[in-house]
Amino acid sequence: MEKEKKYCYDYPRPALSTDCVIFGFDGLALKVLLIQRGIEPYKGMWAFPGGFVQMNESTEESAKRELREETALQDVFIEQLYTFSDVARDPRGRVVSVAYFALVNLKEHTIKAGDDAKKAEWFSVKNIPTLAFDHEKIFRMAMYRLKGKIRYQPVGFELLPEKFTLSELQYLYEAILEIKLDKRNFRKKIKKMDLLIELEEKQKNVQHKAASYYKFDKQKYEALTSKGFNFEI
Amino acid sequence: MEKEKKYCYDYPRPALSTDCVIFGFDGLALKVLLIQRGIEPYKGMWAFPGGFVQMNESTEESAKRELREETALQDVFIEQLYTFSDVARDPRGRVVSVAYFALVNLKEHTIKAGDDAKKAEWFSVKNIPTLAFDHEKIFRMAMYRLKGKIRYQPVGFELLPEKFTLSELQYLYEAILEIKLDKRNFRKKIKKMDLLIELEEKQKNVQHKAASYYKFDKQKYEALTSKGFNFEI
DNA sequence: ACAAAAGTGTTTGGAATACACCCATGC
DNA sequence: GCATGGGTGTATTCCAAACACTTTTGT
Repeated sequence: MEKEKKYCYDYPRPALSTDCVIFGFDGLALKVLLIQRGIEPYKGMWAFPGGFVQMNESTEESAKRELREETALQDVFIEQLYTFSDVARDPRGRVVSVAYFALVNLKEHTIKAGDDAKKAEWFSVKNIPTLAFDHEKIFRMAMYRLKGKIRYQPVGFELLPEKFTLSELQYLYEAILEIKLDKRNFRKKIKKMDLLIELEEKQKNVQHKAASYYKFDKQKYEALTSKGFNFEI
Repeated sequence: MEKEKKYCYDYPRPALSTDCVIFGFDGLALKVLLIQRGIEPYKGMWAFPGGFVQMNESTEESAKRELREETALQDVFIEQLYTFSDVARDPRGRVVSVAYFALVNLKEHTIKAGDDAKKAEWFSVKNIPTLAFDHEKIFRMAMYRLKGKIRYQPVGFELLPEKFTLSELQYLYEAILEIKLDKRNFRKKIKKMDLLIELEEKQKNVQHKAASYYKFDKQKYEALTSKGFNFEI
């Protein structure tokens, strides 16, 4: 027997969902979190975590809820990416999706165990499987945005652990921008930003000269965030 | 008797609308098009043109439809701005709005005559009335985006007539960026972009040395648009 | 001693900025 | 002839890019 449809309107309405491109960095590669779909359509294929927007939450709250459900992380960087609304983007019917992208620190936190039906996995951005719906388009746009963003806003820190070496920071930039950077020039520019604090602590048990750890000056960062930045890599 | 509500769903859905921030330039001031609301809520107040998204159109098509209905312009620059989804942004109920911004050439085209109920008017961005809904927020974001955009993409041409003088172009940049620019440096940079074609024609009946008209090299522009730019004012 | 990454300066070219005067035109 | 905006060049400063060797550490 068919379930009763209880929510009725004078005019038809598209369904509204959010999808979340969650970027993480493990020290070597830039990754995104994908969910394997357990049901049709696109059963078995990978997609970004997402879901329908509830009536008592904004789309940003909806995206944060998805993020929490998939990663158990809170207080992460999240930003609206784009709204995808092609009439035929979802075979189930008209679904408009507001995509967000998030930056999380992959080393210090771990994702929730994949619950029964759906499997979650981090994929290197260099090696993404075929994605469900129009998620390839979402992915391309997210990569493009992240590349643009990191050039003039120090969002890299959102992806790194509390303390990190300058080389780790450089690897991150190289992974995002997909280019090789010059070590000396990179350090010069990072130092000029004046957002790093050098720690006493150094690497241990490494087979080479131990690198200093740095942390990131949250105070200065937040002072800048409110105004808008002006720095470039 | 209450009208029958014909469109029913298993779960509640927000209504989905688009709003369009239409920028124009009249040679002196940067303007936006506002509509005076004829009905409650916010009756009599000004707001950006907008409306509900239909089931057979994307949000971009919806925004273009609004634009056509208000300005009778086609083929104008339009870009998605942001999706506004605060739960309480519309007193009538849950309405999520995808905002777009458009750049039109105000001198060569005129807006449609205001039909019966609603009055449309261009307002200088320096002198905007109190706006309905959360449209002040939309406006601030649109201004911010336009300022950022014009620094590295030559979108200024979208706002100018076919032929224009270099001073007109400079006034436009100054109106958008809300700063004064140095004439010689501005011209140097514009020339370096190599997107302008100097015309034979000069100004007439001006009480000073006649300025050359320029037009804008659409071919080169489109070649660049496909790749992404790299120029700054 | 050697392998492996850390750390460090200088030079060069190009772009951004600051700045002032003569020119053509209409009245 | 004068008021008005059009049009032009140079000097300086700053930033970006290119580039190679010494240091420290563990094995």
